[in-house]
Amino acid sequence: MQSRSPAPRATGRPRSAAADAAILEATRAALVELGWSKLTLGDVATRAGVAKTTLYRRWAGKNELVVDAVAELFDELRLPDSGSLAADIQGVVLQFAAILDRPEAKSGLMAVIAEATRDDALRARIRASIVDRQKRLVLEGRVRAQARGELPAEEDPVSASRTADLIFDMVAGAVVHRTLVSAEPVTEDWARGFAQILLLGLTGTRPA
Amino acid sequence: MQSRSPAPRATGRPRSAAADAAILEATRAALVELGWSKLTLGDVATRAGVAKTTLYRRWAGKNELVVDAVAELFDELRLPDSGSLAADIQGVVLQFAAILDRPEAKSGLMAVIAEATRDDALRARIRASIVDRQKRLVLEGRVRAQARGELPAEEDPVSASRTADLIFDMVAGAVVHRTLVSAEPVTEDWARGFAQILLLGLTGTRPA
Amino acid sequence: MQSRSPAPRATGRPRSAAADAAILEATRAALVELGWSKLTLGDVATRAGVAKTTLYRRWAGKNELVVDAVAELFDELRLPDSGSLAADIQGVVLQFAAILDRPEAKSGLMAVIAEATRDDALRARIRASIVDRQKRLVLEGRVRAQARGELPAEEDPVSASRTADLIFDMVAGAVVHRTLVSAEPVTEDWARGFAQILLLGLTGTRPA
Amino acid sequence: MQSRSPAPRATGRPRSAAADAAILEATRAALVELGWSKLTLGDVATRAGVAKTTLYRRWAGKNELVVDAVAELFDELRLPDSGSLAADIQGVVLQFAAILDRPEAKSGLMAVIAEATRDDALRARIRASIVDRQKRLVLEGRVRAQARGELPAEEDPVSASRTADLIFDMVAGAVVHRTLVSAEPVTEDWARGFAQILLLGLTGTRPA
DNA sequence: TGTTAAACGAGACGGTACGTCACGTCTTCGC
DNA sequence: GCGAAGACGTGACGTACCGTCTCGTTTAACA
Repeated sequence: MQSRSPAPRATGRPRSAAADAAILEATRAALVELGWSKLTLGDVATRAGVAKTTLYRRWAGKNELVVDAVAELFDELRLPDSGSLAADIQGVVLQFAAILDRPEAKSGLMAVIAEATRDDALRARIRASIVDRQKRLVLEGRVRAQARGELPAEEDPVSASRTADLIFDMVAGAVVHRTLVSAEPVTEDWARGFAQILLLGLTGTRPA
Repeated sequence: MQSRSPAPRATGRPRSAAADAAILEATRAALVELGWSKLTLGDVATRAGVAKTTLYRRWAGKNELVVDAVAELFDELRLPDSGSLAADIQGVVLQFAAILDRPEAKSGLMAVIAEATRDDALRARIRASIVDRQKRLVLEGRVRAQARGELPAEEDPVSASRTADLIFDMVAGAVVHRTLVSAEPVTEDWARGFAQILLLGLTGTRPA
Repeated sequence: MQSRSPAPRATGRPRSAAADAAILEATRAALVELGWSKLTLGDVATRAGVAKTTLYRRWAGKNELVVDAVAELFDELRLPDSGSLAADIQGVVLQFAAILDRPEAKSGLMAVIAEATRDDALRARIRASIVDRQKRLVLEGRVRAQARGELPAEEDPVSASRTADLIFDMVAGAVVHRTLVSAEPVTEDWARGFAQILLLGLTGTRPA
Repeated sequence: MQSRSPAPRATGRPRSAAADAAILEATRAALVELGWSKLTLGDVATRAGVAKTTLYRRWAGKNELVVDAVAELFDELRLPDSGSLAADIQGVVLQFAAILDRPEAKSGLMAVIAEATRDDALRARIRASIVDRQKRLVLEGRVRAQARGELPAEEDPVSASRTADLIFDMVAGAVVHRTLVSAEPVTEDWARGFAQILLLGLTGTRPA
């Protein structure tokens, strides 16, 4: 999760584990209060009760720090077992929207994505820490739907993976766009409508 | 489009019209070379051959300036008349992806969206300058598809508008997510796959 | 302050002369409120109800303007005829101190003198407008004292002039230093003490 | 002499002592080349090989910095032991004039005095750093003259102090006025003439 | 149990950019 | 055709953070 420790130190005082947690927590608090652009590392250090040097020893800069601080937020996403694929999708969409609605996620996530457009290492870090981590939800959902007989078994694994990516982009993209760009709330109705279109688009079958 | 002139000045030397264009162009050039976070207003002013004060006289800050500079990029979007709704959607998706792939759009757009999460005035500016401006494409597309008989006539105008918004979020969201977050290219195949799912989701009819 | 004459002449330039006075008066007012370093020509122009261009047409800059504005203050100095040289000196010292105590004089005079250390034209302007103009007081005083028999007639005109200059430096210097550097008030006692020392130093005679 | 550190810091990196000296030296160099009004703190910092922030950490602004830079110049003043009070006065006057003739003194001293007319803290700083520091010369001179029998012993300490102040104003004032306002050189003749008048004025006795 | 080497807090350092202000010049238009 | 209004290029201001660099001080693992 955090900045690489190049070699597991043999001697000397070990790094404080508590400091890491305090810094990430302070980062989220600062994101809530100040937003990305006014967040300063000096301020985060002060909030965490830690010296600026300690912070720089562990993270390379603001971007890396915020990615780690935000990534933790998405780990609480769970695929609900609601009995039908449509309801499962709707459930995940609502959970995702709820997280995205928290100011520490909003403010930080889009900013690091923006930065990542010019920084390959940062983009890789985002994918590893956030995106790929949550793609599990799409895979789990498919397995479950296939078990229920809502989706046919995949034959070609390549095309299966490609479709999974497409679905992920569609789900995540729509929610992000609705929340951050259109700045409209993701209501139950909206989520149901979205899930219907997606499901019908995938199977040609209108859910019950 | 640009910073409002609160009163159409009657007296004094009028503002240089050329300066506005030069500044916006310089802003885009700086976005290409430096990206959002390293772009400085001083540098933009220098590139535009303009004093920093002139720039500040017209825009309140980096955010406002970049919104205006980026907004112009999206005005070249055109709804292609390809004969079928599926092809029209695919065409718009590809155009949109092509614009988003340009570094001046990538780098700037996401950053101002991130900033807008904490700044209502900025969000309003983005909606007015970019989002609502392009929503026309969805509306045109629907009218044309209805004329072709591909979509039924809408009866309830409220639900029609709601559906249009949903479609807009889905299209824009998926392309943005694919391009910026997943950082994968929007190929013709991808666009065709997306258009198929969307269309099937909307009509229950698989395109020819 | 500015000339709002109810029936202004339509022809000629009735305003030009008034503008000069208004500007100098505004300069003094600004010196009182803001002091030299915070005085701006834009502000003076506004106070005088005049455009900045008008001001620049008549004065080369802040220095020149302030010299003229301050010079007028010293023209009210008069050599009192108090019956004795000692009393005359004391009277002039007190008058001079009273003028120097006014904020528009204090703040402006020393500043232009400071500037003049690097600007020969400015120094010349100060000498012509202020210093040499007031040297008349020393000369008048000497003539009057000689008429009264308090001072012997001068024989060598060169040494006479040299002595006059020395006296002028001593009087003006002591008052300026007392007022501005030591920042102590020039009281009647102080002025009497000073006059006594000076007179005794010049004549070897203690005044009655 | 310099910006007081309110507490002798116990922790953190200590301030560079070399920086202080470099800054003051650079300030004097800049005064020589540019004069007060064109001296900028950014330029001083560059000359001193120091960041602007370092400079601002130690001095509140241009005024305070220049006071300290100039004050050091006057520390080299020494009361010569020439055998007679008249010669001692003449010697100090010449030394003082020599310092005042240096452009870094001229240009800076009068400017800060001008500023001090509107800034009590600055005036206090000037008095502490420059004026009171040099008043020692008057006191030393009197003690020595009394030892020689040239001046009577003082009885009333209050009037003694008042007289010392008056003498200081007269000496410093005359030299400053001669040098900066009249802009005439302080020659040996002038200094002798001045010392004679002063001494005669004080004692009623013409020096040998 | 004492040594020792890294981590720690504090904060000064050289930098860069900020957004503002005043400068002195230049248009433009109205009286 | 002068003068008010005000935009312009220029350049310094003083501030805020950056990321790095000393300092003197813990502190845990090792010897």
